[in-house]
Amino acid sequence: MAQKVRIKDIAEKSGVSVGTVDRILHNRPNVSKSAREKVEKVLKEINYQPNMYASALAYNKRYTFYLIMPKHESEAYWEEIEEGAMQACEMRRDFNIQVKIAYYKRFDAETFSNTFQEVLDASPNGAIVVPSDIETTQVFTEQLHARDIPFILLDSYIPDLKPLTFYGQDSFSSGYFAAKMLMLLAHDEKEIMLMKLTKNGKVASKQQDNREVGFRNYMQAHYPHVKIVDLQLPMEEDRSNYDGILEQFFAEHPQVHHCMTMCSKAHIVGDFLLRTNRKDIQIMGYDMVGKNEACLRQGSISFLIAQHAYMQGYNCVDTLFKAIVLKKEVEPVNYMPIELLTKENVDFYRRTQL
Amino acid sequence: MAQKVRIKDIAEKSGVSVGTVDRILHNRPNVSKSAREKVEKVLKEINYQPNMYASALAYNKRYTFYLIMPKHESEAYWEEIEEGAMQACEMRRDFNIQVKIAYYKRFDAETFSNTFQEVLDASPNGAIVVPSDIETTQVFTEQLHARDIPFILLDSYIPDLKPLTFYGQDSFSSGYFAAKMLMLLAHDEKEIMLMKLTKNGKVASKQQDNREVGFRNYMQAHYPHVKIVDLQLPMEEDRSNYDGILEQFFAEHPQVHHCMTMCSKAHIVGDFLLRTNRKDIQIMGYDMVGKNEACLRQGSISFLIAQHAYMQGYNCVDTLFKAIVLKKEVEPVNYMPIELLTKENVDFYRRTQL
DNA sequence: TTAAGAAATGTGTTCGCAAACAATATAGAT
DNA sequence: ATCTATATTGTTTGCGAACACATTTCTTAA
Repeated sequence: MAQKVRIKDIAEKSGVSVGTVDRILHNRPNVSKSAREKVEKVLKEINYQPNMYASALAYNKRYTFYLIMPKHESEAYWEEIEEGAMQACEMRRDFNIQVKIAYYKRFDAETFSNTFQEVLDASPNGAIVVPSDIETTQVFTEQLHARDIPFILLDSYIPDLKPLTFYGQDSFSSGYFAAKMLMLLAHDEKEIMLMKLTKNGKVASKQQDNREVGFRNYMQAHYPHVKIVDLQLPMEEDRSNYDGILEQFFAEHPQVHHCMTMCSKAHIVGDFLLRTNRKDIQIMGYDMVGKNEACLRQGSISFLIAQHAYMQGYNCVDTLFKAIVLKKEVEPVNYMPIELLTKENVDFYRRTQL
Repeated sequence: MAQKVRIKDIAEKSGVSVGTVDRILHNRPNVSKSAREKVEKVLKEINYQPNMYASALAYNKRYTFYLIMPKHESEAYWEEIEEGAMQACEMRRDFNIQVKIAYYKRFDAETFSNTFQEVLDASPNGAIVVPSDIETTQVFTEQLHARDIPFILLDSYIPDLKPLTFYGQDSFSSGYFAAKMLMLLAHDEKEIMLMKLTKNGKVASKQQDNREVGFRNYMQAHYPHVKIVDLQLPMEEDRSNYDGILEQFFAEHPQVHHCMTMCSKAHIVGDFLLRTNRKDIQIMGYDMVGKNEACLRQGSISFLIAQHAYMQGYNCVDTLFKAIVLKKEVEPVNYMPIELLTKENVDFYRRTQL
């Protein structure tokens, strides 16, 4: 395609040396008006695109990015993000990219602050932040701004923090979409179950809350007469305990044949149905994690929505790379696709698109 | 992460010169057994990963890939593939990658042969081939094999040709999946319509035939009693003509409320419904092209299946690049995801995943 | 008019790798 | 033992860009 143009070519064409061209390209001082005009004229004619690999080689600089995220409590979502981030790092290895991960304890402002302070002390070239609550997070993102360290928000979007960009799923829309799809299965049912894993009566993430809002929003708008029955499973129980709760629920609600959950644990219900040989219940949930995938293939889960966590991690690192190393413009917001998985298309799901 | 290791480091560690290390790394001749042993010992200890950018810079070689595809008759699918391929080329510009496109006339063995001959004469470094019929195609792919030119099959998979890899959608499975989803909309209907655009009674591609096979397969297995009524629209008619045919069809089949099509022209029906103000018909079709997307958003099309044509084009070029330039192993078959798009999730669809 | 200082411009080295080139060591033939 | 021919090794150059350094040109004041 485009013929290769080097700095040397520009220099020859405009009758100056490569040094001068270099100074102009990088806005360095000590360039005469006449030289600048000559070079800029040539630059306008030809489409110079620097060879970024030669550039990276000559820079010979190391870049360190920090990923600040909750310590995952067996949640596959965070692991996937981590894997994606490390993979992106590996892909850009020859640019001297380094990704370090700094964990904090979920919902614990103190560990968040400590972790973030460590990151600041390391003065990285860029950061990826899974936010804690707004106030706690803002204290630190403002310091990042003060030090001119670009950062990406991951998972939850807080525009006020003025991040370089955001990666994550639109939780509201995904819940809204989920309701639409679930109601295709449950078209004339009068009651559906909404299962959630709770700890002290609260679900594990803001995302899940937002999905529920979207879900209920759709239901209210399109199926206001359908009753949504909540079922709470306490987090960190063992399976036998869940069995009892589920057993009781289905005994008490014989008219419920559909179960929705906003978390990644649909397989708890799926497994229960399989073991108790119930065939008249359909489940929809989130996340293509191993256990859910197995249930989907067996048929004990009908629908899953993929979060593309791996791609989120990958894209965050790659976007930092593009913005900081290649100095390219990036999209200010990046919502991940909301993808429906069923037994029939799950074989073609790809955690990574490349 | 991994500490940077250069050829020079290996040379120093093993007490030989960089020339010798280079010879061993590239399996060049003239290396003594003792030198080989010393270097291989060091290689085993450290994990040497060549800097591919420095390598590409030093190679200073141009690579030309040919994309052999049908001349698109206003089919957005082929345009998307082309755009994706050019984008991949652009992304790898600094590796001196060049992608040229050679068109042939669809279903015309002669233009295929002529085009292919031109490509052979240009002796490219790699090729992407959208196959014509097996026999015609094989004549040429065998010549590619004879000349050690790797090639990728795009769109239809013919394992016998022994391509480097394949990119495309599993048409059967996508039709199968489509049937499942359509029947969620049409759950207790007794009759559905299958619309196809035909030319001399034949549809435009093998893909569409295969989708139909998958579709009918699902219907036979799960809804054997549902009647599938064919409606053929002759290709290259003007809109008013289609209107007449559709008008007549719906008049004659008042009990049909669902329309499936395997081609990318669902919007023909969608627009008709909109103009004639029919609200009791639901349509499902293929391809996220502009007109379909508009209908989807308006609600005149209920479901679309995305083909990810852009990604197919992109991935083909990028895979050739990885295989030929970086000499990496590649997956032998690559099916694209089968993704359901609705009004509720279409905002989050991305033609490109990066 | 000229010297000093600043501004402008040009040159050379470096990054890691590939490959041409130069130099040395070894084997075989006489 | 000597001379090739060949196998083996080491050194140098170039890829394109960045930047330190060297050189030239231009100002300005004495």
